[in-house]
Amino acid sequence: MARKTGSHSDITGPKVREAALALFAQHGFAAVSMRQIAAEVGVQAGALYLYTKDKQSLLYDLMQAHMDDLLAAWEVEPKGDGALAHLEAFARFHIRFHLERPDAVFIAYMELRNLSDENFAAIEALRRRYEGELEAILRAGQAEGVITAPDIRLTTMALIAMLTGVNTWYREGGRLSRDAVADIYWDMVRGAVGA
Amino acid sequence: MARKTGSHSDITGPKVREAALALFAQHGFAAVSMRQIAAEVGVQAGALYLYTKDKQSLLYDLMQAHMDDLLAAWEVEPKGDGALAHLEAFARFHIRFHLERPDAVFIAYMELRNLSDENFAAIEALRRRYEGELEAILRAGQAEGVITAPDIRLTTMALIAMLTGVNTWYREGGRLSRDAVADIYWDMVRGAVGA
DNA sequence: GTCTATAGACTGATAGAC
DNA sequence: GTCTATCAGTCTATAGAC
Repeated sequence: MARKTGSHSDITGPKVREAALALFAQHGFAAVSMRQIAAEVGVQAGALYLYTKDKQSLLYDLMQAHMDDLLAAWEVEPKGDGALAHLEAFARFHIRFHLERPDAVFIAYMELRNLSDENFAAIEALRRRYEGELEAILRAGQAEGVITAPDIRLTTMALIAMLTGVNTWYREGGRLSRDAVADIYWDMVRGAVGA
Repeated sequence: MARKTGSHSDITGPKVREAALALFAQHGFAAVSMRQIAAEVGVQAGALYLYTKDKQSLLYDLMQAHMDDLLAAWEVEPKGDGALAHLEAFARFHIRFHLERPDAVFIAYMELRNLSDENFAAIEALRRRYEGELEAILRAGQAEGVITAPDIRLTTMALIAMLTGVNTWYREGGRLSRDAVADIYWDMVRGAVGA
């Protein structure tokens, strides 16, 4: 398993994605140059093309990895029994997961228009699958009679917007802990669906 | 009041802002060139600088005009009697106002990071003033005992995120009218604050 | 008020040396 | 695997003609 001197592919690859994530989140995809990313990693611009086909693919890979993480994490999240427990699990999971990776979340929401058409469609499909998870919970809750919602699809979108909104104002070390925030948001979610 | 041939300052100025608004919303501030804006208006790139100091000011002017419109429109909005009527008026106003100008809303949320520090501070101050309007309503509602909210500031942010979220999915001519959407969202707002 | 022309700098991506 | 050098194109903003 000896490795050539100067061979850092297993280190540089992740570093490229990390640097791109941070820079895209801060300045926006279009405003960041490949040279900036390279400088952050500590290589020359040309070297980046060993790790990504082009700038567009770099963005797409970041967004896809984020959505995959999200779906995989929700899949293994403990959900409790009954639709109401499911809903609570979803609300707390969503806030926790999103607060843990603000840069990726920011990019996933803000840079959709910088994706090529086919890349956009792929990310959009993953997003819909995630929304579908909440939608299914709400439908189950309605079937069980534990929630009231005149339009499930609309309630789905409203709740996700509300929960994701935490990322726009929450600051680490602020007035409230993540758990305290989640408690209050869960109360609001419950109220919004008449539970 | 005779006007020189070729003098279109009163027409071209607004057209520049309209074109910039549409293009920034579609492609993002950093991805749009002054040449693109000029082409949309029907002039050469150099002529744009008769109407804006630079690209940054163009963005700032659009965002400031949007926030000024928002605050002015809310100021003259009929609000009814009591905190609960106020809250309903705010929810319906917010949805209606934001759905009427999706491009400006999109830019006001997505392009904050492309503002210079002082321009950012100015826009942020206007945004806080708008948030303060809802916050005051919620505090009044709590004082009247008609709503329940463990943390007013947090409820403010949650409700604004939820209401603004309509813009991300609403499509003209879709399944629901604006009024029907507003009805359902008002129900959710009321539930979220325990009214 | 708008044009053309241009400055000076930056862009994404590639080729070839090591 | 990374570097240097470079291509061909883009960018914002300005100067000066009309």
